[in-house]
Amino acid sequence: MRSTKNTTHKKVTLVDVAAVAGVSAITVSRVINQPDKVSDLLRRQVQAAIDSLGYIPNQFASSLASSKSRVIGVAIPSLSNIVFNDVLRGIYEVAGKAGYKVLLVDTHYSPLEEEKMVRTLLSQAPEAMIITGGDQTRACQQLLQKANIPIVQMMELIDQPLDMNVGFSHWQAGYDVVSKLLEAGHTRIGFMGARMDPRVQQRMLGYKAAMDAAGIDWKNYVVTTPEPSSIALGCELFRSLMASTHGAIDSLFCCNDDLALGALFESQRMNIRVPEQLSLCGFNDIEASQFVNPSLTSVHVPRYEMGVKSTEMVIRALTGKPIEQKQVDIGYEVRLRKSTRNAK
Amino acid sequence: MRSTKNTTHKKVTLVDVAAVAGVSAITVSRVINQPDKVSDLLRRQVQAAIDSLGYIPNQFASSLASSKSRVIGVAIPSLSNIVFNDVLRGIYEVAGKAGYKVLLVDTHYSPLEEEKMVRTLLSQAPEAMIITGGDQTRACQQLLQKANIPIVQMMELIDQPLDMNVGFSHWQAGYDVVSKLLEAGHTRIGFMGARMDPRVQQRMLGYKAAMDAAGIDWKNYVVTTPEPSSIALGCELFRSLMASTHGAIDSLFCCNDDLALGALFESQRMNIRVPEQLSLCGFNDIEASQFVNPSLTSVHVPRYEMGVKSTEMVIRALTGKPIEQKQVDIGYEVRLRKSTRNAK
DNA sequence: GGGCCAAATGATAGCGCAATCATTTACTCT
DNA sequence: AGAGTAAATGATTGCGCTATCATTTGGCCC
Repeated sequence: MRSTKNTTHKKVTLVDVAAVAGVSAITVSRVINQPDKVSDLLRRQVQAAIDSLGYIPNQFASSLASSKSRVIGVAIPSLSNIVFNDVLRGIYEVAGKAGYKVLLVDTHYSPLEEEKMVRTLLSQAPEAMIITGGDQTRACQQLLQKANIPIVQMMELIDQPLDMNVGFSHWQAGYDVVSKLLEAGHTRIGFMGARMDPRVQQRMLGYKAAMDAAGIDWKNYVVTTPEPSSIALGCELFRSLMASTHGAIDSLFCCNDDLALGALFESQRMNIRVPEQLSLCGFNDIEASQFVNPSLTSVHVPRYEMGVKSTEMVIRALTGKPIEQKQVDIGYEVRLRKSTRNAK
Repeated sequence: MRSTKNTTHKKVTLVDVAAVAGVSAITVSRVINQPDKVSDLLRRQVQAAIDSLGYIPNQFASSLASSKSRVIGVAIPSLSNIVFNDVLRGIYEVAGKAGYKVLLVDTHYSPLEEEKMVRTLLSQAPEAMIITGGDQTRACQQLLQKANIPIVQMMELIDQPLDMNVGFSHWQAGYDVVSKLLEAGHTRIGFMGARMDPRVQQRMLGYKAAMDAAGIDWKNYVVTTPEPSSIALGCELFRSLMASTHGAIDSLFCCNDDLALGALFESQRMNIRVPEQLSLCGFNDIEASQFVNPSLTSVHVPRYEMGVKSTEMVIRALTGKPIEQKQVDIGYEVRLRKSTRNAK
């Protein structure tokens, strides 16, 4: 009804284009992949043929012949966790500009699922991989090593990276938060954790280490759950923590901002004043945190930059450019806001 | 250092596996793709060879030979907008279970970029496509039609869908919100819009239609910007709206919850009481909305379900199952909360 | 003007797999 | 027991492209 020619539903191939343009197939291939190797005249001629036929190259044939997939495989533990939005934005941004496609999988925070997903990814022959954290199964790590491609493990600092590593120390961040609270005169510092993935564990270990260093017994101040984090869960956990501690805590460190916001909103309902009666600190510094009342103290993490850096590193590796350092500490920053007071 | 055999970095192919297993290549292929067509004995034998060699099939060769990519192309306008998290979760969930990979692109709310991205996607020979909305360029629509694969346009109801369509009427939702506010006795109803993508436009048109129907002049009550939405922007827009209207509005409909939360937080800072002095309504019903104080009236949208339904539909089409209806209205629900009062 | 080099273009082969059809084997039924 | 059938396995071929090498063309120099 619309286009005049090839309403026949046969796929248009390189050869068809070549025939129309009156050149050989390889010349068409060059027009697409290395345009400057073809004379202006032919290039225009071929381009016209491509346009008129609506030719779209078959990437499978191309990849099979060249063993270049132009794909970067990315594995993240959760699509719902907003934290990964920014990371992904950075990854897509850099990858797109450099002409790479991104194949994304969600591992649901499960190393076993991750292994399965990595298999899937590898069968797409990605030229590089960006994965989250360091808790892959042994088999998964072997698969990755054997793939012999640039790999970045991101989000946290790993002891023995498979290849490259971009992140920051969640342990240190947890330790720092507690140190600030201690400095501000708090002693009965609570901890709320959900999901308890390796990074949350590290934050908690940092909390515990700082408490231990200050000689404070944290045993009754900690509440955790393997459930996925949410504001609703923050409300719940806050209630149960207040019940179990009989309101004895003077401050609370939440493993992320969702929980902290939940705690904040619930404290308002419970008529517990923040920060007068309770200092509150989150983690990740999502946008809402600086706008709620009182604004929420949180640990700011350069997530977008982490995505950008990770992708830049694999692309540098792919293009043979030198990598300054295989492990990059992207840092973080504790942002003190109105939800924490100085208790001294 | 690790694995014993094939430390040589040659790729392991079907033929290698076949040789080790003592069968023909095609049998190995069958073990992978149609296991029940192979006897138990051989299947185990071949599986052992696969495992010992760490064989991973080359999807390019497979796709080229079978012209099946097992890929679903997905185009969304933004990776940062949380709204798409839930949609994507639904898509990945269903696609993954059915053995499809998802190739995701971000069109940055630009039809031109979308066209470019669709070209990229199509060169991956996706078996189906899920795209956002109906404002593709003419060229893009032609490309899609020519691809001759199942397509779902999601997020909104389209007049002339390219193929299938899953969404709801943003116009009607905007109209409904305003109707509820009118019913509650409000008359000076403001509107705040950001980004102004087609769906936001529809919500605004719904707002205007309802105002017109009530005989209320909305000209001075509307503030919009093409900037991307955020809580911070909500604060800003709210300030400028209050300045330009001299606080004359008695209620405010925001095109999404980010803006509404910004307005809410800013109103607290400006000592404007919500809902006593101003009723507030958002859109999308993100998690924070039901937990802020006062809780935020919003339009709840089944985003996850939209992703699920869209993916189910393309998969049904791919597997030749009947499609009940090509256009599915997934609905929405105005959830009245404490940020809106009854003013009668 | 012959020889030489670089740029432009082409011919051929093969990437790794699955579709197709052919062959073998095992088993049932009369 | 022989014919017939289904299940299991194999040989061949080609998917559409690019790597590789070969060939042609057009200058440029001495």
